[in-house]
Amino acid sequence: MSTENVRVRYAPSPTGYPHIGNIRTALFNWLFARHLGGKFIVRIEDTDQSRKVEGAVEQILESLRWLGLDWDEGPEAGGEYGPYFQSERLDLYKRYAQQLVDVGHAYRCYCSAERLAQMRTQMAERKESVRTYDRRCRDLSAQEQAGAESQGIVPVIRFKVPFEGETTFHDLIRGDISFANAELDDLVLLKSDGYPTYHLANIVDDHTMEVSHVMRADEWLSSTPRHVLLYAAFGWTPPLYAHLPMILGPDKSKLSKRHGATALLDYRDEGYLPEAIFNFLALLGWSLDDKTDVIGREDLVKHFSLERISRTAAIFDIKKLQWMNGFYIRQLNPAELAERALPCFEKQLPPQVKRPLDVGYVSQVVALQQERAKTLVEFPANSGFFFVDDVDYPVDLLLKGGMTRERARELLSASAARLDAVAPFDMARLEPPLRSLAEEVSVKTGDLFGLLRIAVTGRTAAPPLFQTMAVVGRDKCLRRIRSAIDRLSGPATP
RNA sequence: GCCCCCAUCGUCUAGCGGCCUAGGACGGCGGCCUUUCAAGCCGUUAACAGGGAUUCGAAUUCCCUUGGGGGCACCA
Repeated sequence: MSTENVRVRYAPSPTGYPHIGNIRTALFNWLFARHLGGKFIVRIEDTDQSRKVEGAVEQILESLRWLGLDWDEGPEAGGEYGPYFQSERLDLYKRYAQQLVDVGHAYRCYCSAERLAQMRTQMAERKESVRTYDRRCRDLSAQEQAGAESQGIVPVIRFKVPFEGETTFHDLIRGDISFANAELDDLVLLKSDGYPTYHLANIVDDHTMEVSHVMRADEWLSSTPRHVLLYAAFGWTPPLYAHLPMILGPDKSKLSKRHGATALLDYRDEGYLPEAIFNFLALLGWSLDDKTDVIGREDLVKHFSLERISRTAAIFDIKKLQWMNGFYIRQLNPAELAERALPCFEKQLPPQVKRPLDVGYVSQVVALQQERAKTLVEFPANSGFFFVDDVDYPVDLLLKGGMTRERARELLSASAARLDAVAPFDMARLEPPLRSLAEEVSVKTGDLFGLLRIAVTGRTAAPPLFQTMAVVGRDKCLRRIRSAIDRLSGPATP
């Protein structure tokens, strides 16, 4: 197959928000298409009316957009092979299902959902090894069919799986895989509501959309023989398969809601950068070599290959993502970073802080917090003191290391006097007078600076003191220092 | 229960018969730097699931066991 004919698809069902695992599948498909210059298609598999979730399609598209996974065909983009919503292709599936009935590869089944459910329960209770549909309707006579129809029973269409033999297919990642046909059941192709099942719709669409490679999660591996059989029944050539290793939660089970934040957009909301997620996800199940862990999208597109996809399921480790996100944050210049963190500031800073925020000021703040943050939301969370008028904190914080209230007051007063004379109020001019003060009154610089840090920021951990004071500004610094002195003069805390 | 897949440090992984006394990264731990917290730098911790077989030689090939995962819907 020539590479320009590579057509791959991401085919999510709108039954919820795409999580990390779904998106990793999309990412690999995208990388594969971009690497080979093929097409990346998005197809919405909305064939389950009962499970569809409002807004899910938009979440799916938004997830792709946020990561920068652009699609050549699909919703919004259109394309020659549309429509790209399966719910708009029902006639096609009906036609093909009927075609299979006509040639004897499929049949109408009148069994009720209740009977089927009961049958399954019984088989499980008896611990039977084969727990598939008993094929009661497989060879119904014309009279029996007519009888069922006259009772108003709406049938489903089932595929006739051979009783014997083996179905073998080649997986690009796992090699040849065989299943005994006897293990398979007569799966439903068309449901009684007229909608196709995944199996039928998937095959019909992949074929009619000329999909060349099916890259999907490992959980589909056991359905693949059914799909291969279906292709054969239609007389079509199946696509090439590549089953991707699953992404598991910390408890090693399939990723789901109960693992906490798994939806991709949750990570956006928690302040992760798309480039960090992109990089991290690409390395979950794929590697370039024995040492590369920071790798950008262009290099990923350049080097991506099926051969280097691992066969082992991967556990999603948030710690490494956090490190990587911090790394990408540190790569940004302050102006870019400020721009990207601005929405977090607008949203999280206390309401009394006047909006809109001054981007230039935010940029200065962000520059001081940059090497301390792992996520964007940490910026506003740790930077409130740069924006509010007054800071609040337990007065005891001013008395660390056995310092007396008297002593603390003296130091603060002396500091205020020195600071008052500093002009302009910048980092270079702030440091010398305070250092000499510490020396003159024989206090360790760490103790003096720590005291001032509490007074000015209300926190024990903050960016370097002089830079912080310079950004906070003379007026606020002095006011806060005087406020600290007042606190120390007040009644002793119980 | 049956079928399929998988199996290297806690985690992500490199390794595709000799380069492996198994490499990198995250995490952890220790140290340096230092006005706090970080960042950075240095060091350290820790793995080939077990057993057979093939071979001069096995993390790498084969078999079995064990373990883990996935599937067994008118859900995808």
